Amino acid sequence: MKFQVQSLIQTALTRLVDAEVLPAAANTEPYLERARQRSHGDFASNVAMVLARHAGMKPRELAERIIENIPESELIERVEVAGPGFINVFVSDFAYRQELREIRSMGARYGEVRAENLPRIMVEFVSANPTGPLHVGHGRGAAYGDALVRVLRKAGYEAASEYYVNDAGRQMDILATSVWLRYLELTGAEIVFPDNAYRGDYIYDIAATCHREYGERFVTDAGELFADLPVDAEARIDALTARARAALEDDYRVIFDVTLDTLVEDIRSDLAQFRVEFDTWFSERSLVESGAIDRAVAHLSEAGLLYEKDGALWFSSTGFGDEKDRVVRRANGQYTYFASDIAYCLNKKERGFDKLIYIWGADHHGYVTRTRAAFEALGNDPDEFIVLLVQFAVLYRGGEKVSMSTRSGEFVTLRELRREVGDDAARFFYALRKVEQHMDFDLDLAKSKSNENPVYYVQYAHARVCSVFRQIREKGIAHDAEGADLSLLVEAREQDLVRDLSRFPEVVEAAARAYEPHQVAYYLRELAQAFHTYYNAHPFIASESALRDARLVLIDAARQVFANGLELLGVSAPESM
RNA sequence: GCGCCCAUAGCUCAGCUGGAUAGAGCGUUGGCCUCCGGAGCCAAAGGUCAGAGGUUCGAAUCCUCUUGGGCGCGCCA
Repeated sequence: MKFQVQSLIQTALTRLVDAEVLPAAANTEPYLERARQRSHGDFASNVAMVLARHAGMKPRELAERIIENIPESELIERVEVAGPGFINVFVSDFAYRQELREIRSMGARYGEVRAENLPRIMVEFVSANPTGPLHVGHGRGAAYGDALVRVLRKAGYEAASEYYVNDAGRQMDILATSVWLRYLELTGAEIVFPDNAYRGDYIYDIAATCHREYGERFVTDAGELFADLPVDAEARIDALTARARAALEDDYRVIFDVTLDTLVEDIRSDLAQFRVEFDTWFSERSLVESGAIDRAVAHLSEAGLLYEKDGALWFSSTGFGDEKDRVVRRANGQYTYFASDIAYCLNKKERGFDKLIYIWGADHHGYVTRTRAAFEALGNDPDEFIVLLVQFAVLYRGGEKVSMSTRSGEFVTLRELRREVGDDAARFFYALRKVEQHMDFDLDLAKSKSNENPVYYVQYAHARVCSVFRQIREKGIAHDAEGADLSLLVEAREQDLVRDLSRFPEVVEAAARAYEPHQVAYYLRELAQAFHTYYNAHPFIASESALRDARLVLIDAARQVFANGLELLGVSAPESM
């Protein structure tokens, strides 16, 4: 509805440009917002105040000229100039009735925004190292990223979701070695398990799987394995992984892959149950093995952006605003993690994505500048490289901060959070905060099945409508939705509800543009309030048949919008609770 | 020391390219079912938008500085 009004005002601007009242530059999409107060109409535009200076006119005067040039439309009741030069638009009842019909006919598709020439977007998120289960911080990134992808798609963007699997590098080697050492313990070997190896229970589980599937195949002489190891802990673990490789030869890859597959599958199923699904799981190892890193480095080299110093290969990122240059290949000949990032970036562009969105934990913010520098150095527009940082979530239970230490025994994993508060509550709570805001996650509140919990407030609204329709069916009451006379919806609370319903496409569009799915959550809460208020004030079933038909169309439209909105957040819309 | 994020009601947070009288939930206080689900509704109280300057018709919003909190500054991943 807003978009239609917007285009009417735009037509007026075009006419004024043609009449040379306004400069050609003024012929843009006018800014239009929902009026905050009813007395200001339905929509308000500040376009006259913005353009007044360019036109050499007073704002109110220009506003009058714009209004004169707005085409006749049955959508508009009247248009007024107000205050310092606002253009206030009063939408006709006809327009609102038409919107209700629109919701009914579009169904699950209502809220979709038709848009053209939008960029293809790659949204990469979570991408946690597959070295263990996801924790609640990853959960926030997952809930946010998934909701963002859903919102972008609803708004007409072609958005792809991807999980970058860090399956190459030192940490994975340490992980595979950790599994092997536990496996050796299972086969009776006496070993000293290093402190800086992975010690989680899941390592035992994977080791047991290896033992079950492969028997004694990976057994080696432990005494030889631990002989003459370096004293330094980091050097020792690296020496162990090197010896594991040497001792196991081709079998090293078998253990490595069993470990990797097990952990990735664990993460995948955890996320899928959380209703977070990815289009693709992209392997870092595939970048290494396909030579993509060499290619990316060659790219930068040809551009003259690499140099050697102290035996290492450096990228001169300072030329792109970074505080210092970064190493891409160490003196020992190995590429850094950053080199993979550069290659990955290049790979995404080669797959045809115009815009790259990265969702990272706030602790990674130091990597933004250098990675954007690489993106730009590869010949791209830095504005197409977007990093959205997710701030930390702090859990509270009983008013006390929950320790996030892995050893404390307090729950830290996403799976535990999901089990404790439920997927719907967890997703809604995550969605209720904009990502750059630090988050206090109140477990007691999320768990409470009471009026304190905003999830139920919205879901309850949906369930209530479903319940009304169940009653209709049970009582055999006839309901003619198609023939309903919607002009009977004259109550103030009915009109408030219709107005809120008609905002849904605008909310989707705004949420997508700002990468802020939390706007959907707040909208749904406001809509639920309008619905509950209406529900309490007027009867549906008990009213006479013509009015009943109209009111049932209204609440059924509300049901549809609740369902569509909750879908965007990955929260279920129950028919009963 | 340098850099990024944040600061709005007692608490947790919204506030839409800067816009008209700054909003909501929880909590507090007082009300509402002979009726469709009380996980509901209505109402009241509650604010120097951290502080100080600046930009302009207009600032919670943009800029500068200060204060306070979170995080980051490896040839780690």
